[in-house]
Amino acid sequence: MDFNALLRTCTCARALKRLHALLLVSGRSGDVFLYTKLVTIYSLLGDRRSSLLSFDQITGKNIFTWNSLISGHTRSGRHSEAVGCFHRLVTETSVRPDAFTFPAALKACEQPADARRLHAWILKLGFQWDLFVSASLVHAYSRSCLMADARKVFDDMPVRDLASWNAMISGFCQNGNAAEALSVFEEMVKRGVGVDPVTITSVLPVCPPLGNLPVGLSIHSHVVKRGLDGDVFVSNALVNMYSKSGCLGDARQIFDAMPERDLVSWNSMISTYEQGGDSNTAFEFYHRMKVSGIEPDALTLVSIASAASQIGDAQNGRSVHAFLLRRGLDSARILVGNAVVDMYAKLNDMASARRVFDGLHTRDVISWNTLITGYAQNGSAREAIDAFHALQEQEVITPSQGTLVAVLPAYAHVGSLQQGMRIHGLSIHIGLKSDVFVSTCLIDMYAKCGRLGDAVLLFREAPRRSSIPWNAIIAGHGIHGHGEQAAKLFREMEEEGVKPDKVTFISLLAACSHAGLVDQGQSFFQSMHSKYGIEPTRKHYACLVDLLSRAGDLDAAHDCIRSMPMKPDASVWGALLGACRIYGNVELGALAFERLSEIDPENVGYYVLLSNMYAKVRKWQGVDEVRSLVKNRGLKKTPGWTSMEVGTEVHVFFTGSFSHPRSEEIYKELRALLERMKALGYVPDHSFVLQDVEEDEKEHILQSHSERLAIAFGIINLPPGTPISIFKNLRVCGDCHSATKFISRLTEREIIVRDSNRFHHFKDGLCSCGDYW
DNA sequence: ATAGGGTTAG
Repeated sequence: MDFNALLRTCTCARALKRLHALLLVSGRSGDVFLYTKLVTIYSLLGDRRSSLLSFDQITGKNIFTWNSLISGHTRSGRHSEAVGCFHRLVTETSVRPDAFTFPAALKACEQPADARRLHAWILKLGFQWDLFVSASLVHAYSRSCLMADARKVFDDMPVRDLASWNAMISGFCQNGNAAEALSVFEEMVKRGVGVDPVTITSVLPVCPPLGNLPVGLSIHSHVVKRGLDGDVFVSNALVNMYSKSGCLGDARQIFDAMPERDLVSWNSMISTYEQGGDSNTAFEFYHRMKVSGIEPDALTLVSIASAASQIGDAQNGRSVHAFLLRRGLDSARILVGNAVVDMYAKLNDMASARRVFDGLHTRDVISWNTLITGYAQNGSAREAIDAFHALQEQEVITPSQGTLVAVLPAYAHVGSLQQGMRIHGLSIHIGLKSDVFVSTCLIDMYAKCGRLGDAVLLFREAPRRSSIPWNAIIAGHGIHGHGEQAAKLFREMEEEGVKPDKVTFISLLAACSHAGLVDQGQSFFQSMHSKYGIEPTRKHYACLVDLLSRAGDLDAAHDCIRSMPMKPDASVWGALLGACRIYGNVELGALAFERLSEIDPENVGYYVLLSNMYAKVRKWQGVDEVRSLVKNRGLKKTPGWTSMEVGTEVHVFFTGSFSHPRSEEIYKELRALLERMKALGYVPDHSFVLQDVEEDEKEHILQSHSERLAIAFGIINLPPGTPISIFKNLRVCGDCHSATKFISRLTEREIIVRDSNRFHHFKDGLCSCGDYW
């Protein structure tokens, strides 16, 4: 029987197994020639066990046998096994490696030490003059980031083929040394070595990170000149080069001109559109891809998941998830699981995000960062912090830049200075303190935790070439009411040649608004478009409306809303309603509320504002109506709470609660304070109580507001003269605001209250906001 | 009978 011919026809595992069984009984069991072929075919079919079994059955293994085994391991990604086999071969047998052995073993090298050890064997056995062996060595070194060694081997080669040159280029690329990669390419062209599709696909990806479009264009013309543009790999690389350089049109043109397209071509276009924020076109390409008969892979679905979350398309999102589960792609790659977690988080469905996260077989640092960011961006700072703590218990995973950027805003949000400082320490420890994003989050955290001075110090040390840290420090001055400082920083930013962006103007306008700098704010708003070419968004209009209306010019604010080129959203009407409450403008307030209840009917905050507005002008009927509206619609007032950090502990106080262990003393202190405050002229303002209760009950509610409990706790807990720093989850109550002024005078303490909007520094009976809030 | 270099990524 001609087993050799039969083996050649075996393309499926079952046929091969039958033949293998036949071999066992045919008297040719263990035949070197036939069984070596078995090793190869089993390994090609992915059957590691049978491949190893055949290998063991061979009597008199020769170098062909070993080469088959080593390359089989390598091909299947079992790199350390391949390297191990090589060592067994050279140390435990008398079989001599040949020129085929080294390329296969070198391909499996993952550690720098592996490459060096193999290099030593190559020298010992005299294979350094073999072209294939040296070229593989160049590549092994460059993959291990040992570019000096790679270069040395490369320079010593008497003859170099294209593959060696290509290996040098891709080595430099993978080590992030784009400039070197390019210079190797230029040398190739200069020396007339010639280029092939592999050269092009290796060198093109370095152009976008270098910002060097001209080189990209010249490579493109090279491609056309040499007629390489028919190669799918080359076209794909061109598409990516153009799309990453921001030339979407050119990318599209290349794609459209491609005679045939593969999975990568489609994936590239889909991810390009998705990253460019054009989710609809991404979906369109996804459908065209399926129509053209190409099956999506994990990467496709990563882009599609992200596209679905961008357009808030929960239905498509869920169907992407279902598709992934059906195809069994979720366990294949962490990448996909992370993308699905991210997708649900962006669709504001943290319960599903958590379920997918919990179900992941393995989690990497990105999985955790995605979860933490999801919680933080859905306003669940506590859960974000808990998730971060859970991550820290996983000793195998080291926090990354993304982790710090995810958790710092959560600490900033709850005003946890001590914990934030711990992260500052961690950032230094893991060498990320001069990362732009990390420093910006630290600046933001210090500012929001009341340490504007420290925020400024950090800002002065941070890299300041991009607008990002500037935006944070400007916003920081804004929430502390230092509008003039914010404007000064903006001018400094301009002088340093840093281009402001959309966020810069939001920070700046908010700062002007908090400080009552109406004229400056308006002129910044004007210059935003005329001088910087930035189109104002709804958020910018919201800031402007806030600025005008807070200053008392409610009509101008209303005109501003009417002049908006887009439909005003809740933040715009909310700003107006807030001001109507301050000035008691019932008509305009009712109008704003009407719009708000169309846009965001579930948000109780607006009902509270409306009720307070009626109370302000003593329209008790209005107050009653709002109260029953809240009741009828089944809405619950967001519970108010205030937190205070003492050392590493965080104390949380809820309005009217006795849950704190020192409640008795706290209420006693508050009663004593109230008498002394009244003697100084404090009159409780019951209009801030929304509940429908008797007058004396209203007084009791006011006196047990969470901010007061926290302040009283500070008074009895902290040594006299120490400032008291607290954080309130909602806006500070108006009556508490005036009470705090009295308390600061009576106790001769600085009291710093951060609320959901800004800072209030109380001192000697006055507040830094000048009651302008 | 056995071999080296390539494109997409949160």
